[in-house]
Amino acid sequence: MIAVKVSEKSIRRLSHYARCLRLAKIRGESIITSQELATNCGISSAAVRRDLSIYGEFGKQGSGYKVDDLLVNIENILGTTDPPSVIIVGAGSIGCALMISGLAGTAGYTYDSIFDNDPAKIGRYCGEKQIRPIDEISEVIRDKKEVIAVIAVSSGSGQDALEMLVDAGCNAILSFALEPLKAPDNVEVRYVEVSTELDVLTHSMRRKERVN
Amino acid sequence: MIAVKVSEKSIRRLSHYARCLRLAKIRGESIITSQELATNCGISSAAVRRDLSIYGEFGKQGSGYKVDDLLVNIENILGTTDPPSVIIVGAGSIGCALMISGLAGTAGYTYDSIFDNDPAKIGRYCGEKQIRPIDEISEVIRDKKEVIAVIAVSSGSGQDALEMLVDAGCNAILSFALEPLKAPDNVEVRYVEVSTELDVLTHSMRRKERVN
DNA sequence: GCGTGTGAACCTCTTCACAGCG
DNA sequence: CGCTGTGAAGAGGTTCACACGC
Repeated sequence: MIAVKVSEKSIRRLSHYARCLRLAKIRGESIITSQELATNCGISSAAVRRDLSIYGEFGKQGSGYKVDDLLVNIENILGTTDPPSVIIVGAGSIGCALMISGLAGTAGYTYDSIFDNDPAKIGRYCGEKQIRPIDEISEVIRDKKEVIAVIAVSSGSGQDALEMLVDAGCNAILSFALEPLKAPDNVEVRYVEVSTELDVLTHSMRRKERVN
Repeated sequence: MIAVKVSEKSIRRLSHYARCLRLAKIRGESIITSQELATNCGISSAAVRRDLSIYGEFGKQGSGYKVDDLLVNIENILGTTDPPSVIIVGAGSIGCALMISGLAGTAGYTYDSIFDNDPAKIGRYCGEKQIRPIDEISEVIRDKKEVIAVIAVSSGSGQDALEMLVDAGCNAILSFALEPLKAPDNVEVRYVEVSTELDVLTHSMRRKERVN
């Protein structure tokens, strides 16, 4: 596999293609065209072909792409063939909800464990997992060598959680915290920003009114 | 206010600036520079000035931007001066968690109500709100004229939920569902895609390994 | 004939660097 | 003098349209 530098937008789309392919597989389809993938993902077929051709020639002219093969190739590119463990930091409502709802339909991620610093919560169950004390994070991260951490702590504690994770060796974080977090360059932090999504929706809603 | 066509990325950043400004206001700061906003949001100061200059000349050369004024202006642009009501469809773990955790620190959004189609759940409390039967959605949407709906239903029911919302007149939707949804052109649908975020994180994590 | 892979044109967003104003 | 606002240059991503292979 040749390392190719590539935009995040393209990676996001690969993730979407993978999702479509899993669904196509379930439906029993063995061949899929760029047009079908495009319609399912809400983009143009040229964009799909461009994305895929960056990494290789996966398709067959005149027919399309083999569903199974393309999925394997994309998972290989994403590195999700054997997905890393995911841990949750913060057993509040959001953290527990994530744990309970699980990650079915994804590349095969599973929530490995959930942590909190509130002694009253330790040992209680979220779904099938017991909430663990936060000081056990570092040994968990050392055991699995690669871990993605989801930060779902209450407002204001996000930075503390991040620093604890980074110290323990974690370098991939998905934060539900409202505040922007500071992290070293070698640590990738992504955000789920419900309030920004609401702002974007409000903006487009209000803009439409003005136009009409 | 002149209507300006503008990219979604710029709107997202305006949302971030608004968040920084609210924090600056709480800290009691009255003036802020593009550089400070930039550092807080992890981008360049030129980008901040560019974003803001699209809509007007909000700053003072030599000093910076008045925190209060800039916040008012940005909220005016976003349309969040009086934010629309937000409703939640689906009182599963995610829906309830959102309702319970609320929207503090945002432009002032509040979750107005939560709906489910499971008779066993109707009337039970999520935080301070009772879960309402799904057929009451249309009257709620008619009462408030503008509503953003958050779809947090179980896998496979997302499209049904969307259609019900669209029929009731809702045109702004934030979906936590895994599957991509089809909607009419005049309806804006956005997604919270935890599984795609995990894929992006996995990709960058695995890529780093290869480089080292 | 059909659908992929891709050069080339196009378009959009970002960065640079500096004039101009307080 | 400091910081904004912005023309101009640059970088990056998308779309077009068609040659090529099945």
